[in-house]
Amino acid sequence: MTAPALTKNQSLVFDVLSRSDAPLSAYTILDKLRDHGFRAPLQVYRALDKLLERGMVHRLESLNAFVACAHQEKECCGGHGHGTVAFAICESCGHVVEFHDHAVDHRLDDWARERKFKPAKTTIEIRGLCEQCAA
Amino acid sequence: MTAPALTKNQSLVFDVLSRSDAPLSAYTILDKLRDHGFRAPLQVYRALDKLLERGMVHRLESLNAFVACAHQEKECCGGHGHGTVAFAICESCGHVVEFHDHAVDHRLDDWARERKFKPAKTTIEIRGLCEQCAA
DNA sequence: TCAATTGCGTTATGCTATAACGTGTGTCAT
DNA sequence: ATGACACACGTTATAGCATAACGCAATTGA
Repeated sequence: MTAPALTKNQSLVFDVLSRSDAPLSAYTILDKLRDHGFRAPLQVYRALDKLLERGMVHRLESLNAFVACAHQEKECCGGHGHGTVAFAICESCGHVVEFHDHAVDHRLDDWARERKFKPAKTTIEIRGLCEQCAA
Repeated sequence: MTAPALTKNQSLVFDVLSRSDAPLSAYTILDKLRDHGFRAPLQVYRALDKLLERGMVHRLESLNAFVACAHQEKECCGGHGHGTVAFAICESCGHVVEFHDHAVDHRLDDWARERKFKPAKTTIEIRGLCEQCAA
C-alpha cells in the first residue's frame, strides 16, 4: 500500500511550500507557479487536496493558508497523517511552528468520548508573537 | 468601566446570532437583516468586530462563520472575554458546542512559555459528528 | 468652538474557493 | 482488443468571504 508518486502539479506545489518559511495562500502559490504553466486556482487547489489527504501539507484555518508538514514521512507519531497537529503562528514575522502535544490530544479525546462526539479533524492554532518579535 | 450599550446594528446582529442554533456567515446575517435596512456586508462586519472585541460573539475559523457566545456576562471564567474557548462542530447537523478546558489551556500556555511565545488568540475547533448524527 | 473619535452608509474592489464542462491516460475485467 | 471506470488535468465562469476608501452625522471633551 505504498502511496503512488506525486503528479507533476502536486510536486510543484509541494516544492513551493517546502521552500517557503511562512504559510502561503493558494493564490500566492499560483503566482509562484505561473512560469511552470499554472493558469488557474483549481490547479493549485486540486494539488493541495491530495497533499492534504496524505498529510504532507497542513491548512491553517485562521489564515486561509497552507504549510508543508514539518515532519518526515516516518517520524514520531507514525509520520504524516496521524495525530492532531498544533501550530504557533507569529503575527509579526509570519513564522509558524508545528508541534504535537499528546496531553492536549488526550484531553480533547476524553472530552469527545464523554459526549459521544466523533472527531474527524481537530484544529489548534495559537496566534501571537514569537520570541524574536515579542522583544 | 461598564461597557457602552450596543448600537442598533450591533444589537440586530447579536440577536440574529443568538436566535440561531448553528453558526452563520456574515452574508447570511446580512440576508436576515435586509428587512431591517441592512444593505452591505460592511454593516455586518463592523458590528461583528465590536461584538468579537467584547467576547459576545466567536468566530469559527474553520467555517468562516460566527456564533453567539454560549455563556452569560458574568459566568464561570470571568464571563466574556477570558480564557480560551474550544468548539465541537458537527459537520452533519451544523450544531456547535462551546466549551472550556483548563487542562488544555494550561498545557498550551506551558508550551508557549517554554518557547517564549506570546499568545494573543488561540483557536481550538473539533470537527466531526455529534452523538445524534453519528448514530 | 474646534478637534478627535466613533458609528454609519455606499460603492467598489480584492481575496478565497468551487461548479461544471470537456480532454487525455492508464487500468483491468471481459 | 474493447469498453467501463477512475483519475489527473485544463479552462471558463461563478460563488462566497472580507476590506478599502470615500463622505456624512453625532458625541465628547479641551
